[in-house]
Amino acid sequence: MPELPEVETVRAGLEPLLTDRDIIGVICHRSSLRYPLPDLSLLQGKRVKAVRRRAKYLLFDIEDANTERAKVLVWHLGMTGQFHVLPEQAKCGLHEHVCFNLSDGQSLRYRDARRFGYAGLLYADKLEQHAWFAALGPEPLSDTFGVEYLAKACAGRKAPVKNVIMDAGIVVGVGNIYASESLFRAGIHPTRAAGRISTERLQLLVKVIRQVLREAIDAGGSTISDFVHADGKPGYFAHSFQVYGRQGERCFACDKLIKRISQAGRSTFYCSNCQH
DNA sequence: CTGAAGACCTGCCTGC
DNA sequence: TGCAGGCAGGTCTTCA
Repeated sequence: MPELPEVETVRAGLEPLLTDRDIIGVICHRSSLRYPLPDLSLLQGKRVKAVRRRAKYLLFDIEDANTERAKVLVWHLGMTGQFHVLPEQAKCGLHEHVCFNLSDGQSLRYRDARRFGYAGLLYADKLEQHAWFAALGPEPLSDTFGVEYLAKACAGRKAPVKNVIMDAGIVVGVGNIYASESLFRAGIHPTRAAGRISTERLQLLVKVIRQVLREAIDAGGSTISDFVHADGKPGYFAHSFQVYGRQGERCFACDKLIKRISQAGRSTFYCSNCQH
């Protein structure tokens, strides 16, 4: 389901519903998703202090009055993970794996049909050293992600530029949809070797990646099949796709047909006339 | 080292 | 109608 804009949208939706709420009960319907789940019963009686995001990970800051070492509940939505906030009485839905009952009578439910999602309960002061975070590249919307950085990361690399911008070790949050969309806007062919792109064009690529992600966040994410917000409302960025999912349709810019290829096992969409 | 491919899992759509 | 096959927003592991 989620790339960076979708996770950010989920975070923004959950923040007002969870901040300063106490978790009074945890019901776990299975012991593992992609990986074994941590002992979530440890969260009973604890308070959520903030809902943050790093890359595509949701971070729930947990306050523990009994110890000085704060913990963070880290949650990755995988492909189909969703969080919903419902009245506590609402019955358990299909593929609903975990339920957190809150002090205000609401409950936070995690649903995930494919179970590619995963979670961990980590010490806040050890977060950055954890394997999930240690090798992550910069946030695309931060100042660290600039043309100087990207040019260095791309130098000498023969891998297709699409694979490189999707590599979380280089820059986080650019998934399959926004990779195609960004390369279209930048006029760069997705199979072009990353190391063979001029600095001027990389400058444009940085600009459009930030632009595309920002616009998608402002639109509340993209809705494809099953992405919904905490309140069940859809995102609207899918209406703005220029190439993603449009193979065989006409390019809005030049009227040629949009193509689809497979790169690293993922579909890529592009216009062979507009992108070089 | 790099890059490609397979693995994880279920659901949905297409075409025969 | 039924069923096989392909495909899906992510990331980790394995292999060349």
